Amino acid sequence: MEITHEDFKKVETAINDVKEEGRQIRSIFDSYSDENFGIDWEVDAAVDAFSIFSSRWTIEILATLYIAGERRFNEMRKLLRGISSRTLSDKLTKCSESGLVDRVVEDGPPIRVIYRLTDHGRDAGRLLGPLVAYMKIHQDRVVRHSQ
Amino acid sequence: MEITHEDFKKVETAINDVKEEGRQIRSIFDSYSDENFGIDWEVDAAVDAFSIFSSRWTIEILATLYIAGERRFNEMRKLLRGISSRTLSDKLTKCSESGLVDRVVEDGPPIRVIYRLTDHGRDAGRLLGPLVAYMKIHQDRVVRHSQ
DNA sequence: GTATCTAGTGTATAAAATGCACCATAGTGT
DNA sequence: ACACTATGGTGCATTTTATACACTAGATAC
Repeated sequence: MEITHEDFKKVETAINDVKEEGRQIRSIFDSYSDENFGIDWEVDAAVDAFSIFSSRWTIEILATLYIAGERRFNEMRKLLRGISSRTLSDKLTKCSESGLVDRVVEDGPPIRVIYRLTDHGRDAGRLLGPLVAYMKIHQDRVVRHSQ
Repeated sequence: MEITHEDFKKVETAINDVKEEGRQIRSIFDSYSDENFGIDWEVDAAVDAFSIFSSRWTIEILATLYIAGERRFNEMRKLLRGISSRTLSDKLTKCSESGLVDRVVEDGPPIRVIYRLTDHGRDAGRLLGPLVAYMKIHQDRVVRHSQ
Protein backbone atom coordinates (compact mmCIF):
# COMPACT_ATOMS: atom_id res chain seq x y z
CA MET A 1 0.00 0.00 0.00
CA GLU A 2 1.32 3.42 -0.93
CA ILE A 3 0.66 6.34 1.34
CA THR A 4 1.60 9.99 0.92
CA HIS A 5 4.89 11.37 2.16
CA GLU A 6 2.96 13.35 4.71
CA ASP A 7 1.11 10.36 6.11
CA PHE A 8 4.22 8.20 6.00
CA LYS A 9 6.02 10.80 8.05
CA LYS A 10 3.13 10.97 10.51
CA VAL A 11 3.21 7.20 10.97
CA GLU A 12 6.99 7.17 11.26
CA THR A 13 6.89 9.91 13.83
CA ALA A 14 4.20 8.14 15.81
CA ILE A 15 6.25 4.94 15.79
CA ASN A 16 9.35 6.80 16.93
CA ASP A 17 7.37 8.46 19.70
CA VAL A 18 6.19 5.04 20.85
CA LYS A 19 9.74 3.71 20.83
CA GLU A 20 10.74 6.63 23.03
CA GLU A 21 7.76 5.97 25.30
CA GLY A 22 8.85 2.32 25.47
CA ARG A 23 12.37 3.36 26.35
CA GLN A 24 11.10 5.57 29.17
CA ILE A 25 8.88 2.86 30.62
CA ARG A 26 11.80 0.46 30.49
CA SER A 27 14.05 2.90 32.30
CA ILE A 28 11.47 3.48 35.06
CA PHE A 29 11.06 -0.25 35.64
CA ASP A 30 14.83 -0.71 35.51
CA SER A 31 15.22 1.78 38.34
CA TYR A 32 13.21 -0.50 40.64
CA SER A 33 15.42 -3.49 40.00
CA ASP A 34 16.56 -4.91 43.33
CA GLU A 35 16.83 -8.24 45.10
CA ASN A 36 13.04 -8.68 45.31
CA PHE A 37 12.12 -7.44 41.89
CA GLY A 38 15.01 -8.22 39.63
CA ILE A 39 15.36 -9.42 36.10
CA ASP A 40 13.88 -12.78 37.06
CA TRP A 41 10.73 -11.19 38.39
CA GLU A 42 10.37 -8.90 35.43
CA VAL A 43 10.82 -11.61 32.81
CA ASP A 44 8.35 -13.72 34.74
CA ALA A 45 5.85 -10.89 34.86
CA ALA A 46 6.28 -10.19 31.16
CA VAL A 47 5.83 -13.84 30.23
CA ASP A 48 2.78 -13.95 32.43
CA ALA A 49 1.37 -10.70 31.09
CA PHE A 50 1.70 -12.08 27.60
CA SER A 51 0.47 -15.58 28.25
CA ILE A 52 -2.94 -14.80 26.79
CA PHE A 53 -1.37 -13.64 23.51
CA SER A 54 1.28 -16.28 23.23
CA SER A 55 -0.55 -18.88 21.26
CA ARG A 56 -1.48 -18.80 17.62
CA TRP A 57 -4.46 -16.69 16.46
CA THR A 58 -5.14 -14.79 19.66
CA ILE A 59 -3.33 -11.66 18.57
CA GLU A 60 -4.65 -12.07 15.06
CA ILE A 61 -8.22 -12.16 16.35
CA LEU A 62 -7.55 -9.06 18.42
CA ALA A 63 -6.04 -7.25 15.44
CA THR A 64 -8.90 -8.28 13.19
CA LEU A 65 -11.57 -6.98 15.52
CA TYR A 66 -9.51 -3.86 16.08
CA ILE A 67 -9.13 -3.19 12.36
CA ALA A 68 -12.50 -4.41 11.15
CA GLY A 69 -14.71 -3.57 14.09
CA GLU A 70 -17.32 -6.00 15.31
CA ARG A 71 -17.83 -9.11 13.20
CA ARG A 72 -19.82 -12.28 13.11
CA PHE A 73 -18.35 -15.77 13.36
CA ASN A 74 -18.25 -16.58 9.66
CA GLU A 75 -17.10 -13.09 8.74
CA MET A 76 -14.08 -13.58 10.97
CA ARG A 77 -13.47 -16.93 9.40
CA LYS A 78 -13.28 -15.29 5.96
CA LEU A 79 -11.02 -12.50 7.20
CA LEU A 80 -8.67 -14.84 9.04
CA ARG A 81 -7.97 -16.99 6.03
CA GLY A 82 -6.47 -20.27 7.09
CA ILE A 83 -8.11 -20.59 10.47
CA SER A 84 -10.34 -23.60 10.94
CA SER A 85 -13.79 -23.08 12.38
CA ARG A 86 -12.83 -25.36 15.22
CA THR A 87 -9.83 -23.25 16.18
CA LEU A 88 -11.71 -19.98 15.70
CA SER A 89 -14.45 -21.21 17.98
CA ASP A 90 -11.97 -22.30 20.66
CA LYS A 91 -9.95 -19.09 20.46
CA LEU A 92 -13.00 -16.83 20.57
CA THR A 93 -14.09 -18.63 23.70
CA LYS A 94 -10.68 -18.01 25.26
CA CYS A 95 -10.64 -14.37 24.21
CA SER A 96 -14.09 -13.98 25.66
CA GLU A 97 -13.13 -15.67 28.93
CA SER A 98 -10.09 -13.46 29.30
CA GLY A 99 -12.11 -10.31 28.85
CA LEU A 100 -10.69 -9.15 25.54
CA VAL A 101 -13.78 -9.89 23.46
CA ASP A 102 -17.53 -9.68 24.01
CA ARG A 103 -19.77 -12.35 22.53
CA VAL A 104 -23.14 -10.79 21.73
CA VAL A 105 -26.02 -13.02 20.65
CA GLU A 106 -28.66 -11.31 18.53
CA ASP A 107 -31.64 -13.57 18.50
CA GLY A 108 -33.16 -14.23 15.14
CA PRO A 109 -34.01 -16.24 13.29
CA PRO A 110 -31.40 -16.59 12.14
CA ILE A 111 -29.50 -16.19 15.36
CA ARG A 112 -26.46 -14.05 14.76
CA VAL A 113 -23.49 -13.86 17.07
CA ILE A 114 -21.39 -10.75 17.09
CA TYR A 115 -17.87 -10.54 18.46
CA ARG A 116 -16.54 -7.18 19.50
CA LEU A 117 -13.61 -5.92 21.51
CA THR A 118 -14.19 -4.97 25.12
CA ASP A 119 -12.64 -1.70 26.32
CA HIS A 120 -9.71 -3.78 27.53
CA GLY A 121 -9.41 -5.44 24.13
CA ARG A 122 -9.57 -2.11 22.33
CA ASP A 123 -6.83 -0.70 24.55
CA ALA A 124 -4.67 -3.72 23.83
CA GLY A 125 -5.38 -3.28 20.11
CA ARG A 126 -4.31 0.34 20.20
CA LEU A 127 -1.13 -0.52 22.07
CA LEU A 128 -0.38 -3.21 19.53
CA GLY A 129 -1.06 -0.89 16.58
CA PRO A 130 2.33 0.84 16.44
CA LEU A 131 4.19 -2.48 16.41
CA VAL A 132 1.99 -3.79 13.61
CA ALA A 133 2.53 -0.57 11.64
CA TYR A 134 6.28 -0.83 12.23
CA MET A 135 6.31 -4.41 10.97
CA LYS A 136 4.26 -3.47 7.91
CA ILE A 137 6.76 -0.77 7.03
CA HIS A 138 9.70 -3.03 7.82
CA GLN A 139 8.30 -5.60 5.39
CA ASP A 140 7.59 -2.97 2.73
CA ARG A 141 3.89 -3.64 2.81
CA VAL A 142 3.35 0.03 3.48
CA VAL A 143 5.55 2.33 1.41
CA ARG A 144 5.95 6.03 0.79
CA HIS A 145 4.32 7.21 -2.41
CA SER A 146 6.99 7.68 -5.06
CA GLN A 147 6.30 10.73 -7.16
CA MET B 1 5.89 -4.39 42.46
CA GLU B 2 5.11 -1.06 44.03
CA ILE B 3 6.25 2.10 42.34
CA THR B 4 5.88 5.72 43.42
CA HIS B 5 2.85 7.80 42.50
CA GLU B 6 5.08 9.89 40.32
CA ASP B 7 6.49 6.96 38.38
CA PHE B 8 3.07 5.31 38.15
CA LYS B 9 1.72 8.49 36.63
CA LYS B 10 4.62 8.65 34.19
CA VAL B 11 3.99 5.09 33.06
CA GLU B 12 0.25 5.68 32.84
CA THR B 13 0.80 8.81 30.80
CA ALA B 14 3.22 7.04 28.49
CA ILE B 15 0.70 4.24 27.96
CA ASN B 16 -2.06 6.73 27.22
CA ASP B 17 0.17 8.54 24.78
CA VAL B 18 0.85 5.27 23.01
CA LYS B 19 -2.87 4.51 22.84
CA GLU B 20 -3.39 7.90 21.22
CA GLU B 21 -0.49 7.20 18.84
CA GLY B 22 -2.14 3.87 17.99
CA ARG B 23 -5.45 5.58 17.37
CA GLN B 24 -3.80 8.05 14.99
CA ILE B 25 -2.00 5.34 13.04
CA ARG B 26 -5.26 3.44 12.74
CA SER B 27 -7.08 6.48 11.44
CA ILE B 28 -4.39 7.15 8.82
CA PHE B 29 -4.54 3.57 7.55
CA ASP B 30 -8.34 3.68 7.65
CA SER B 31 -8.31 6.67 5.32
CA TYR B 32 -6.63 4.55 2.63
CA SER B 33 -9.28 1.88 2.74
CA ASP B 34 -10.57 1.28 -0.80
CA GLU B 35 -11.33 -1.58 -3.18
CA ASN B 36 -7.65 -2.55 -3.47
CA PHE B 37 -6.62 -2.12 0.12
CA GLY B 38 -9.65 -2.85 2.20
CA ILE B 39 -10.22 -4.60 5.47
CA ASP B 40 -9.25 -7.92 3.91
CA TRP B 41 -5.88 -6.61 2.85
CA GLU B 42 -5.21 -4.98 6.16
CA VAL B 43 -6.13 -8.02 8.25
CA ASP B 44 -3.96 -10.09 5.94
CA ALA B 45 -1.06 -7.71 6.31
CA ALA B 46 -1.43 -7.64 10.08
CA VAL B 47 -1.58 -11.43 10.31
CA ASP B 48 1.46 -11.61 8.09
CA ALA B 49 3.33 -8.91 9.98
CA PHE B 50 2.73 -10.85 13.16
CA SER B 51 3.41 -14.31 11.87
CA ILE B 52 6.88 -14.33 13.40
CA PHE B 53 5.45 -13.56 16.85
CA SER B 54 2.41 -15.77 16.70
CA SER B 55 3.79 -18.93 18.11
CA ARG B 56 4.69 -19.65 21.68
CA TRP B 57 7.92 -18.27 23.19
CA THR B 58 8.96 -15.94 20.38
CA ILE B 59 7.63 -12.82 22.06
CA GLU B 60 8.83 -14.07 25.41
CA ILE B 61 12.36 -14.47 24.07
CA LEU B 62 12.21 -10.99 22.60
CA ALA B 63 10.94 -9.54 25.87
CA THR B 64 13.60 -11.39 27.86
CA LEU B 65 16.46 -10.12 25.76
CA TYR B 66 14.91 -6.66 25.81
CA ILE B 67 14.59 -6.64 29.60
CA ALA B 68 17.71 -8.56 30.50
CA GLY B 69 20.07 -7.52 27.73
CA GLU B 70 22.29 -10.07 26.07
CA ARG B 71 22.30 -13.54 27.56
CA ARG B 72 23.76 -16.96 27.03
CA PHE B 73 21.78 -20.05 26.19
CA ASN B 74 21.52 -21.50 29.68
CA GLU B 75 20.88 -18.11 31.23
CA MET B 76 17.86 -17.72 28.99
CA ARG B 77 16.71 -21.16 29.94
CA LYS B 78 16.74 -20.18 33.60
CA LEU B 79 14.94 -16.90 32.96
CA LEU B 80 12.29 -18.48 30.76
CA ARG B 81 11.22 -21.01 33.32
CA GLY B 82 9.21 -23.76 31.69
CA ILE B 83 10.82 -23.72 28.28
CA SER B 84 12.57 -26.90 27.23
CA SER B 85 16.09 -26.64 25.88
CA ARG B 86 14.82 -28.21 22.68
CA THR B 87 12.20 -25.51 22.16
CA LEU B 88 14.55 -22.71 23.20
CA SER B 89 17.10 -23.90 20.71
CA ASP B 90 14.54 -24.09 17.90
CA LYS B 91 13.03 -20.71 18.72
CA LEU B 92 16.39 -18.96 18.97
CA THR B 93 17.23 -20.30 15.54
CA LYS B 94 13.98 -18.89 14.18
CA CYS B 95 14.49 -15.55 15.88
CA SER B 96 17.96 -15.43 14.48
CA GLU B 97 16.81 -16.32 10.97
CA SER B 98 14.16 -13.65 11.05
CA GLY B 99 16.64 -10.99 12.04
CA LEU B 100 15.37 -10.25 15.54
CA VAL B 101 18.28 -11.81 17.39
CA ASP B 102 22.02 -12.08 16.81
CA ARG B 103 23.82 -15.27 17.73
CA VAL B 104 27.37 -14.42 18.73
CA VAL B 105 29.86 -17.19 19.32
CA GLU B 106 32.71 -16.31 21.66
CA ASP B 107 35.33 -18.93 21.21
CA GLY B 108 36.70 -20.42 24.32
CA PRO B 109 37.17 -22.92 25.66
CA PRO B 110 34.59 -23.10 26.85
CA ILE B 111 32.78 -21.77 23.83
CA ARG B 112 30.08 -19.37 24.90
CA VAL B 113 27.19 -18.30 22.74
CA ILE B 114 25.58 -14.96 23.35
CA TYR B 115 22.18 -13.99 22.12
CA ARG B 116 21.38 -10.32 21.75
CA LEU B 117 18.71 -8.28 20.03
CA THR B 118 19.48 -6.80 16.65
CA ASP B 119 18.45 -3.18 16.10
CA HIS B 120 15.27 -4.52 14.59
CA GLY B 121 14.66 -6.71 17.62
CA ARG B 122 15.32 -3.84 19.99
CA ASP B 123 12.86 -1.64 18.11
CA ALA B 124 10.25 -4.37 18.31
CA GLY B 125 10.96 -4.74 22.02
CA ARG B 126 10.47 -1.05 22.62
CA LEU B 127 7.23 -1.04 20.67
CA LEU B 128 6.05 -4.00 22.69
CA GLY B 129 7.01 -2.40 25.99
CA PRO B 130 3.94 -0.22 26.52
CA LEU B 131 1.59 -3.16 25.95
CA VAL B 132 3.53 -5.30 28.43
CA ALA B 133 3.44 -2.45 30.98
CA TYR B 134 -0.29 -2.02 30.40
CA MET B 135 -0.89 -5.71 30.98
CA LYS B 136 1.25 -5.67 34.12
CA ILE B 137 -0.82 -2.82 35.53
CA HIS B 138 -4.06 -4.43 34.38
CA GLN B 139 -3.09 -7.57 36.28
CA ASP B 140 -2.03 -5.61 39.37
CA ARG B 141 1.52 -6.83 39.11
CA VAL B 142 2.63 -3.22 39.12
CA VAL B 143 0.79 -1.02 41.59
CA ARG B 144 0.95 2.51 42.87
CA HIS B 145 2.74 2.80 46.21
CA SER B 146 0.19 3.16 49.01
CA GLN B 147 1.55 5.59 51.57
C1' DG C 1 38.23 -41.00 37.86
C1' DT C 2 34.27 -38.20 38.61
C1' DA C 3 31.72 -34.08 38.53
C1' DT C 4 30.69 -29.67 36.30
C1' DC C 5 30.32 -26.34 32.93
C1' DT C 6 29.27 -25.19 28.07
C1' DA C 7 25.43 -25.39 24.18
C1' DG C 8 22.85 -27.78 22.48
C1' DT C 9 20.42 -32.95 19.91
C1' DG C 10 17.39 -37.14 19.73
C1' DT C 11 13.34 -39.13 20.62
C1' DA C 12 8.95 -40.38 22.61
C1' DT C 13 4.91 -38.31 24.22
C1' DA C 14 1.42 -34.69 24.91
C1' DA C 15 -0.90 -30.67 23.40
C1' DA C 16 -2.56 -27.65 19.87
C1' DA C 17 -4.11 -26.67 15.21
C1' DT C 18 -6.04 -28.33 10.80
C1' DG C 19 -9.20 -30.49 7.40
C1' DC C 20 -13.32 -32.10 6.60
C1' DA C 21 -17.72 -33.93 7.61
C1' DC C 22 -21.63 -32.93 9.96
C1' DC C 23 -25.69 -30.79 12.98
C1' DA C 24 -30.24 -28.11 13.52
C1' DT C 25 -32.91 -24.29 12.27
C1' DA C 26 -34.73 -21.27 8.93
C1' DG C 27 -35.43 -19.10 4.39
C1' DT C 28 -35.32 -19.17 -0.84
C1' DG C 29 -35.55 -21.23 -5.46
C1' DT C 30 -37.98 -24.47 -9.01
C1' DA D 1 -41.76 -31.61 -2.32
C1' DC D 2 -36.83 -31.12 -2.78
C1' DA D 3 -32.53 -29.01 -3.08
C1' DC D 4 -29.61 -25.27 -1.81
C1' DT D 5 -28.19 -21.41 0.99
C1' DA D 6 -26.93 -19.35 5.36
C1' DT D 7 -26.49 -19.22 10.39
C1' DG D 8 -22.77 -20.75 14.37
C1' DG D 9 -20.77 -23.92 15.52
C1' DT D 10 -19.16 -29.63 17.11
C1' DG D 11 -16.75 -34.29 16.38
C1' DC D 12 -13.04 -36.66 15.02
C1' DA D 13 -8.86 -38.19 12.53
C1' DT D 14 -4.52 -36.34 11.11
C1' DT D 15 -0.70 -33.23 11.24
C1' DT D 16 2.08 -29.81 13.47
C1' DT D 17 4.14 -27.91 17.54
C1' DA D 18 5.89 -28.13 22.25
C1' DT D 19 7.43 -30.73 26.27
C1' DA D 20 10.06 -34.01 29.15
C1' DC D 21 13.97 -36.21 29.68
C1' DA D 22 17.99 -38.54 28.45
C1' DC D 23 22.15 -37.73 26.35
C1' DT D 24 26.43 -35.79 23.63
C1' DA D 25 31.35 -33.60 23.37
C1' DG D 26 35.12 -30.82 24.89
C1' DA D 27 37.39 -28.74 28.65
C1' DT D 28 38.24 -27.65 33.60
C1' DA D 29 38.27 -28.56 38.64
C1' DC D 30 38.64 -31.82 42.54
